[in-house]
Amino acid sequence: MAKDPTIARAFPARVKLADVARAAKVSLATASRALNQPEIVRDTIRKRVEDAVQMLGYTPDRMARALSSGRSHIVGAIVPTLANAIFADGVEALQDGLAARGYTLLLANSRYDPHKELQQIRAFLEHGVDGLVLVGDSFDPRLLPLIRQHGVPTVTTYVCTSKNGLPAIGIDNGQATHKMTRYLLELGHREFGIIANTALPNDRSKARLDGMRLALAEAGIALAADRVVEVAMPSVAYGRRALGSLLTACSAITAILCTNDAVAVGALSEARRIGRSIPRDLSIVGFDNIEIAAESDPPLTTVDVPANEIGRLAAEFLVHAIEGRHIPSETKLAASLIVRESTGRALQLA
Amino acid sequence: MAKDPTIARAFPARVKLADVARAAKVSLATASRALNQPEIVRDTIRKRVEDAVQMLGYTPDRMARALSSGRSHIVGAIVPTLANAIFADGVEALQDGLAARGYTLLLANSRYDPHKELQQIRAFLEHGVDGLVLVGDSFDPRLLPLIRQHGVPTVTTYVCTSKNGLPAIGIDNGQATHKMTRYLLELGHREFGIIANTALPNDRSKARLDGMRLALAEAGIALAADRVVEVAMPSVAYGRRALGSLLTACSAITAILCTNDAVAVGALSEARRIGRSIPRDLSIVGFDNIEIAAESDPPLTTVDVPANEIGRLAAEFLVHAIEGRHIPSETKLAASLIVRESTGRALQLA
DNA sequence: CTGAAAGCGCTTACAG
DNA sequence: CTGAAAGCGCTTACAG
Repeated sequence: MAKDPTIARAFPARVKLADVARAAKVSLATASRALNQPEIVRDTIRKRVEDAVQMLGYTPDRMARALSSGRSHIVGAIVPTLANAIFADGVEALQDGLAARGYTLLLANSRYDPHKELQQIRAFLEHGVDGLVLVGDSFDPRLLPLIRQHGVPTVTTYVCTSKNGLPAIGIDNGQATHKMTRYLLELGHREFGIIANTALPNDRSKARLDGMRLALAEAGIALAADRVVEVAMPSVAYGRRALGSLLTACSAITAILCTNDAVAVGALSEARRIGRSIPRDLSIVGFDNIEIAAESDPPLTTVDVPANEIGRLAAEFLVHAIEGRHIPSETKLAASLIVRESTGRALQLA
Repeated sequence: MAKDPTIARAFPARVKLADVARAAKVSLATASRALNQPEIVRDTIRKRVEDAVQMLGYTPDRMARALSSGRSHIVGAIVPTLANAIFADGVEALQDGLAARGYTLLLANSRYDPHKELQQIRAFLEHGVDGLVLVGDSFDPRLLPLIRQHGVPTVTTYVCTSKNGLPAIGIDNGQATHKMTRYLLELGHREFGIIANTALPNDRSKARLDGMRLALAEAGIALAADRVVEVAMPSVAYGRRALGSLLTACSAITAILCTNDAVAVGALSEARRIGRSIPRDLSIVGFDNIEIAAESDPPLTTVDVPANEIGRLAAEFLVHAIEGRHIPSETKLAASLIVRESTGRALQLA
């Protein structure tokens, strides 16, 4: 009964390439070629196939195509979290770039957990991704061997060099904070505090912290341990709390360096709450230049991370790599200092 | 020469289930069952297969599995944009929930373009997704027939009812703004302005706008056309600009209702710039309760959208639907009024 | 330029 | 509980 062809089925059998071939009166092989390499098929025949596709509403089964061709046209990306706008923006640009080139994006977030990252990469590989986009340059030790074993083209992002040999597209985090720190030194600051989200594995933040330390060391400033507060997540709440302990530890601090904007905005808000005037009593800087940075009170001095450009280039380069083209191994984008109103000259001890 | 087995190959042939079967001295069928339905395989044999898997480092080819089983274990989601934290958070929770259940996420953003959305859904369907997550309830007219034709379980989010018959998981947008508007009416406001990001197709914002209008109408307040500014994107910049035109059109306005937080924060910032004291001269409210809302100056009164919960439930329900279980057709989550300091009693004309 | 056939790596009735 | 075989929907040498 269920086989009675006069009864409409809930899910009509999906039309397949064989149906198209039959309707166009060509072989399966020719139908396939007409779709994938139209230039090698005679015009009249190609037309017939195209008409049949149209008429039957054929949509190719990419899993089958992938299985036989070895190309899935899927790219996998894994970011620490989408809650950080810097990654959300990058992913958005990445997806746009991939879609424009006929690729679809498999996305996962690791929540800064290398093991979770590894698991997700495994899943991606099982799904036969053609390429992979990572963030940063520190991974579970099993990650890179796994990727190499599968021979999947991979790029990493938000850093501009990779000790792991992956093509990198991003900024020089250490150099950027070095520049930022020098800027504060030039404003006369000598008493620094740092809020760094380095409690969780995060090589970008570590590099930023190193850049700050280097600039201070060059200026002859040694940083006591209690001047650096490590927080786990780049959240406003953590920044707020960190400012408290920093000022408790050392009330002489006149400048607070943060490894990202969310934390800096939290610090700003807490400083205001306890009656510190910014930038008169205290200068605070962030990193990332996410939208919130321009809207805080006062607007935050920070470093711009070109997330859209990173995502855009990651898509472009990765697809090139998949197609066997050569791509640059280190792509360093500008990370400009954005001076707003959260920084000023150091309060002079009269 | 290239075939000389003593020469290490760049990409050793991937180990397949047949290799595992051979190593475990069982048939391909048994190896498959030992992995997928371990309970129906004798213990000793299952152990042998597991050992072989371990030894050879076998990872299943999910594309092949999908092709023969009809199950890809991939879910596709499409959101308007990740630049809006409300969607970034929802996607993050969705991905976590899917990963916990063995599913991988295919993600795309539509940038509020129904045609782009349709294209992406087509791509997802070609990739053989097992399920689909949408946002809202207004689509390209070809979208739903396409999904039905493929018989793919689908849920929609950020709304709690769907005229299209899709199971919906979200909030009642109109009811929430109705409540918010009533709150402002109770504070004595009679002169309203609205900034609505309804210039692009966005049924959530339209419902929010409708809720505001309804509450005002019930209070006997008719809204002149120039009291409503439509903006295209939920961005701070648009909000800033909109406030200007609103106050130019009608300087008597004492309360500004916005359909989202980013726009409200922009309005707040512009109001401050032109010297309006908030909430003394002007009350401003947003919608979404994203992180930025708590950090603006003053902190924004808004409506909380439980994005994490939406994403979490979408994952749970969609997987249930894929597994053939029944799921609720309307899941309405609470959208609480969050009263902060951007709202106060209406300025009395003495 | 076109077609017949093998094969991609699995799963799953069908027998036993 | 296990195995031999067909089949999922394509692509791609191999012949012609």
